[in-house]
Amino acid sequence: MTRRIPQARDRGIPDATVARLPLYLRALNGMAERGVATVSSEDLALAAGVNSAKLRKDLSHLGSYGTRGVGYDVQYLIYQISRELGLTQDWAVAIVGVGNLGRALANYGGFATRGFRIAGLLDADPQVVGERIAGLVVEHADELESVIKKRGVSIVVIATPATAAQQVCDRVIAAGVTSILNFAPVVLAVPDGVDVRKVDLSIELQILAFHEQRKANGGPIMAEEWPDGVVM
Amino acid sequence: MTRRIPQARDRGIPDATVARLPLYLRALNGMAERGVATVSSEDLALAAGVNSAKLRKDLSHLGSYGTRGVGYDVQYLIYQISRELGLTQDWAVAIVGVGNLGRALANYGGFATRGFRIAGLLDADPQVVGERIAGLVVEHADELESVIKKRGVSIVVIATPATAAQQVCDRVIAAGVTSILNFAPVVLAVPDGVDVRKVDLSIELQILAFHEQRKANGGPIMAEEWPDGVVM
DNA sequence: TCGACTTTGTGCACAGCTTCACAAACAAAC
DNA sequence: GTTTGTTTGTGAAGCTGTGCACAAAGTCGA
Repeated sequence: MTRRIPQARDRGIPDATVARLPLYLRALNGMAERGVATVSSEDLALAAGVNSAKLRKDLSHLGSYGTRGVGYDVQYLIYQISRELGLTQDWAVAIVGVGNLGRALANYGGFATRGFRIAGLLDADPQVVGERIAGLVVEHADELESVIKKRGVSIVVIATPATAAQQVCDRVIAAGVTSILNFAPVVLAVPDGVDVRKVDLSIELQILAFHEQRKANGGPIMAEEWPDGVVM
Repeated sequence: MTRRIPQARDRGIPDATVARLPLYLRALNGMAERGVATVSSEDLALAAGVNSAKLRKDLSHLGSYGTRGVGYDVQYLIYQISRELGLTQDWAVAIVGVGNLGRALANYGGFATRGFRIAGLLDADPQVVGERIAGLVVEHADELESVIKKRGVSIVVIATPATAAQQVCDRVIAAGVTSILNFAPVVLAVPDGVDVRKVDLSIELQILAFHEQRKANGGPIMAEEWPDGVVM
């Protein structure tokens, strides 16, 4: 039982800031590729699509890495943000569920590029097991625990059907994993100390539909409260 | 039927609330399938993974649809949330970019189920054009504007490589689309009035890595500020 | 009809995030 | 060294979202 003691050294970077750091990092990498040496908060904010004051406050949480009158050193800032995000080390990721989405994820180049290494592909379907995808052979879901332990997997991506997600979730947590990226359209129940991030295509579309409807109507129309024929 | 007119034109359901409505809707649909007739805010909140007070406040933005001492009528609430989100109408969606991700999206059942209809699949690669996926024939990206106009597409999903995303974005906006779901890892520049929602796998992983590192270290240790050999 | 019980809807305080505005810090030119 | 111009880092104000706690509003049994 490890009780988390709030560290004095814990600088407590706000969640909202953490969520934006990858954005800055991407913009900075683009600039580095184009040979840009230093960048002002104004320019970087523009590239990342945020307010420049917000950017400066975000970066100030990492430390005082800018130079007044000049801006930020691109390479230096890339290193600092990478270190803060933990990208200077290598993370072993396992993908559970090799359907259409799992395949897409396995083939997604963005993973490998920055500190994330796919260490395992698992599926319960015997027809899929043994298939070679993105250089890996798909293993049977029964191997889940052993794959996690033997290969030091610390992040698991769940891309299974909704019905299997909670069960997979329970198993990976029992195997010691505390970081999960969930693509299945269910709310996963997890104990304290486990981080779950959710990506839900259907929810994103529904949010867009809401705003689209607003734009079209200027708000929901008079709206009969309940359509004819529906029994309450 | 006495109908209380939604107050003052509902001029603002908070964004945070809108983002949660699809969650409630999903939980409610599950309950409806299991034959549940009414549900308390406590139970629904549990199923959706939120605080019950928050749930009640969220629902109160739609109107006063609960019954004190009883709870909410499941069917009625499903209808009200669906209407608010604009899911009682049919939305034509086009997917641009039929790579691994585009295919996964096209085959994703969750789209069709709830008001979203895939009205077009487009790609620039002649090898992919003509292929049949999820019952649709992939069309050439040149047809983008005509597909949007002829089929009344109002939501576009961009699943192209990063390099093509902005160009596609500009074209669909020029064609009148104002709702975009972007999977490409770039910040899209759009004029006011256009809604862009972004799904970024790499960013989600980086956020997980940050927390995972925190759990392992209790915060970044002493941290040499800059590794040896790196030139500033 | 009444009283006991349940559950909603919301006022309120607070916590966190965003944005403005500006002093402090630095570079460059002379 | 001094002045001029630029850009950071941050105090403060305002805004949004959260969660507690409770009165109001309803059900149900006697």
